[in-house]
Amino acid sequence: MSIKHGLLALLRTEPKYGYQLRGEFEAATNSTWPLNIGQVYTTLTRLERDGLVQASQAGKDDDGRSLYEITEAGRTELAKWFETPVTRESRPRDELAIKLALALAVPGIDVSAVLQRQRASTMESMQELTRLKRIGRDGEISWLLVLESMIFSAEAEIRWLDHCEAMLSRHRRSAKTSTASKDQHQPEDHKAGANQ
Amino acid sequence: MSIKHGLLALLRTEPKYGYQLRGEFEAATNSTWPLNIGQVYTTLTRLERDGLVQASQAGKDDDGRSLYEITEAGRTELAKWFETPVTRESRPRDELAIKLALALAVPGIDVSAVLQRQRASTMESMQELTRLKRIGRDGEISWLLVLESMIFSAEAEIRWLDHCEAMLSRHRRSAKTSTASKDQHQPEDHKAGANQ
DNA sequence: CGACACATGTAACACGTTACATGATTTG
DNA sequence: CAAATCATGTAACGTGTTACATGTGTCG
Repeated sequence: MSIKHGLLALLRTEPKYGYQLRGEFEAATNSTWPLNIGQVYTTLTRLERDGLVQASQAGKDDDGRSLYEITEAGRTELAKWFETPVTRESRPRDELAIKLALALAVPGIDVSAVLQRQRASTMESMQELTRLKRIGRDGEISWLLVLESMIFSAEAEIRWLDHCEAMLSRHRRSAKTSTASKDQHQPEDHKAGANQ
Repeated sequence: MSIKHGLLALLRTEPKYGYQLRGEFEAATNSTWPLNIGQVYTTLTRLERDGLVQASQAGKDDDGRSLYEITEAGRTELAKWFETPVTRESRPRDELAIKLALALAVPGIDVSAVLQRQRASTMESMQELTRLKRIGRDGEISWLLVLESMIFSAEAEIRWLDHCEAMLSRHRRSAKTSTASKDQHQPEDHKAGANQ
């Protein structure tokens, strides 16, 4: 629902047209999540269907571009969006957490390898993000905050992955004492420590 | 794509039936993202359509329950899932980041109020999560790791929100010098002069 | 018996996403 | 002129999600 409300927010002050909306959305979010132009129009159509926007009563642009404007219902919906916090429940499933949980839950998966590949990938992202921050021109403040949101989240992910690795080692050690090579083939391929 | 691959992972060892899959999925992820039973069947149907699972050749359960088994193509797909890290690009849009970015980008939004409501909400989540961890019975390790994933991420979110609040204060102070009391509607925003 | 959990589905819809069609305008 | 960009759409598909239909078995 991010696109839907994002477009509503951009229409808050004045009627705008498709390409303009995409441009301002990408400017605000630092092009972090590129917005396909086709999607702008499909979303606008659906917003119109739901009575949240309408074709501007002023008609078209001076250059013939189709303007959309927010309706009263749209303003209400937008206000509700800004008033309502984003909760854990309203978030999509965390694919990484699910992947790790299932890697642990079903037997025969090399969890350590999954962890290490993920860690390497996330570290790479982190370096790219900090590089972007370093060379960051100032100006738009939202620019920086979106970037830092990703940095904070990547940092947390690294910490969590390390934590998982530690837990896994402990878990394996304790399992080794109670289950002396019982059943199932646990690929005992533990190689922690060396990274970068 | 989490459900799709999650079910494939659960089918890795042996054929299973619908309710069993939901049960094991929720057991692994600590019921953090409840899985509607209807969704299990729609997902299974689509997985079958794509040739990743098939009705078990052993037929039905002793109790007449329909068993699904993973195919070779399914195993390949599953292996690819575990081998491929979750990247920033493969993640859904972060609704909170977008909300904040747009609250900053469009004029006339009370960003501080948004930040404070979000912070209160996230803190509440954090307390609930730590409470759950405190009373946590041990046993399943995936149980704990999913929970901690959310804790790490909530911590990062709090830190980011505080960071935003600080940035916002600085930003407002510097803006106050360049802009005399003038707000509400205005079409012009791209002020190049106001440094950072 | 009635309520409830188990068990398997189907239909319908919302949203995200991409591919494609169609023009106008600009620019090398 | 050709290519690229701007601009507006439509069609189609994939996934997530819920509501509903249907039947079996169990338990108070």
